[in-house]
Amino acid sequence: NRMKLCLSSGLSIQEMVAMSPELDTYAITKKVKEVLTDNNLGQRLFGETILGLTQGSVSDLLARPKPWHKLSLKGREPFVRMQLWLQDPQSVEKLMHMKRLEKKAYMKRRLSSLSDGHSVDGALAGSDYVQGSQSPGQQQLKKPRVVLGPEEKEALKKAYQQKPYPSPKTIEELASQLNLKTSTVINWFHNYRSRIRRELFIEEIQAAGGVGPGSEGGSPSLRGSKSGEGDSCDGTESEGTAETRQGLGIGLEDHRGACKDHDMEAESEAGGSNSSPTQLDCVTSGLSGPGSSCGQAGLGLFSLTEASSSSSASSTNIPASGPVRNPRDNNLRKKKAANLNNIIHRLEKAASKEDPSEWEF
DNA sequence: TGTGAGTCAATATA
DNA sequence: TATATTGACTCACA
Repeated sequence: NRMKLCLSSGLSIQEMVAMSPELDTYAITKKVKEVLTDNNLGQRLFGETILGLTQGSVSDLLARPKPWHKLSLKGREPFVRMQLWLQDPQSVEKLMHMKRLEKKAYMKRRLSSLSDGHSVDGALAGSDYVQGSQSPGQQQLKKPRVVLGPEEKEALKKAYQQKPYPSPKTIEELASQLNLKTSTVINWFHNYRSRIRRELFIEEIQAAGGVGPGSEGGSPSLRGSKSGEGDSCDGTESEGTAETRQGLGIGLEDHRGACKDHDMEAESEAGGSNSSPTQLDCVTSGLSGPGSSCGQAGLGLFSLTEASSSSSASSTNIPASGPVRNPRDNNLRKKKAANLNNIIHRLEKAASKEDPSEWEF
């Protein structure tokens, strides 16, 4: 209702986002998915007309919504738009109308292009020029997309397990050993960290409340989504602080600091970094065949994230070794491991600075 | 300068 | 064909 009020008062979307109460992003995306499927409406159309986003972004957003308190103002915008859309009684009708218009326009183009003698698809696809296939008039080249092979990904993941925040030197080495550009390696680490973090949001929610994406037990509670409150990876507090932490079933101590290295937890579980090979050459050596000690050391996080992403509906994380624990127990272990890794990370950072006054603890 | 957040868009997959 | 994945990019921030 407050949304409707804002809308009728002519506020901009940014102002509405700023004024918006806390929204249940999971409930919103769940409902949006439901409405889209029920009415046979595509993500592309929805994204372009309602959210101003591309299909890929919409897919990502619907599949892996971040909890409200983890979102920046900009990140909250699509959710506010979705909420408004859901509140609009004519929302579906309007989108259906758009769909019909698009179809009409497509048919029109197709008809005219057929009479011209070339296909619509070809005409549409011709807007982008990849190297080697550019149009005569436009010399601007488009870089071909880099597609990393499974071996390269494997090696990068192993490197990540050993060092989620590699030094420039390590990046250089990785790049040369894998025959990749350093920027590709840098990008890969950025993306991987970011995407793992997102998976962890979901895991935490599931561990804390047993609800969330994939669970059919009603809308994920905000308490559940707040479970990651202390997990601000940027080290900043979001608006929900003391009061939003109340009722958390998870200890928040040092959680913020743990963020950076929480992904190494599995490594710790697998026996700690000193007991396993951690050198770069181990990561890339022969792209580490199965059974090598490097492969073993790398199993931890890898299996954790793989498992979590492939079966997000299940809240059970199977540790790299040892018996299956209940999610809560596992969660506690994860957090302890994360704290440990945080300490290791800080020590490593400190070690790289000669002047003790620069050490950050 | 490095990082996280958000997004695009090419490509893979269902 | 629709949706999912993912490398690359921009921007803000410290």
